[in-house]
Amino acid sequence: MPELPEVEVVRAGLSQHVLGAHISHVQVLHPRPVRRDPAGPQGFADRVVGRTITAVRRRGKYFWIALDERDAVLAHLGMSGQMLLKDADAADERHLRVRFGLEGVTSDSAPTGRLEMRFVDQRMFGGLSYAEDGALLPPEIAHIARDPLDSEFDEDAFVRAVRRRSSAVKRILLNQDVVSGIGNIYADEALWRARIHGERPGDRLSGPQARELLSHAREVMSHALAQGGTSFDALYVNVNGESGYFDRSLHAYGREGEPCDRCGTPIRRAAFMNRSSYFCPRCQPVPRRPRAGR
DNA sequence: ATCGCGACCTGGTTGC
DNA sequence: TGCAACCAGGTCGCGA
Repeated sequence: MPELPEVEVVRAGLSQHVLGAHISHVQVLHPRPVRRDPAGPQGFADRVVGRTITAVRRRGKYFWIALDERDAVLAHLGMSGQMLLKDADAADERHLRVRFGLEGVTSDSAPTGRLEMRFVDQRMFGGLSYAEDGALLPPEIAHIARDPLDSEFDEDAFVRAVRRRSSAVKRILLNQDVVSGIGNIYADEALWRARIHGERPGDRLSGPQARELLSHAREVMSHALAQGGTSFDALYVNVNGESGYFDRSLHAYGREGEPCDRCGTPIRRAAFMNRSSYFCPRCQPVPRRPRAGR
């Protein structure tokens, strides 16, 4: 489940290997990953063929491959997406969805010199689309906030946004318009570290609490980034097909029934937003029911 | 404007 | 053993 650190690993890996590459051919093997592209699979392929990759950039969990420093291929890995660099002779992956033939670059991954960039995605929550004039920032994701690792991230604006909302603080953390890059795993980890229950309304947090929560999110993500992405999920691999390791650093996520690393109380799992939340019932007490009226 | 729910997907696991 | 139900979850569209 790629969140910000994993996506950054992919972005950096691509950036290292494909800058200057000429895209000689594009093959869309399944229509779903290009569903967001109004031009359809053929239209997508036609506009990408013949272009030169000039940069690979990222905002939150989106990244994009700049074409001639003007347009871009916008990408999201969803839950199970991978962007692999492979020798053209390598066997197709079971869930290969889009193939990009690259020329003019060499890599250890392609001893023959015929390199392919492959979008592989089992569950197909991810996708690619052509972003016109999107080289610097695709307009379709201009609404996404910066992430906590971004030097231009506005911390005060984040604190204000949290404290002005009545919805659950975990929901706010997952709202990419407020802060990007945080998914279910890192949200639970940041909340555990900050000793805050995810269902506490944002407007019931103090300024310092909101600020501390943010710094925990930043910490857990930069730790993961340093490790090369979390990915205890075997579906996630970095750009060269290599898995990262980080699972041992998780204190809450996926640890139902195991003792809290701080106090020993069994970690609990609860349904939240149609998914699971993991928390320590002692360190992160459930907020009292918000009273009606008054 | 803001909020919150459900749909979209596949494949591994669980339960009967 | 076989099959159905469930679960993972980021994003978006929609109704409230």
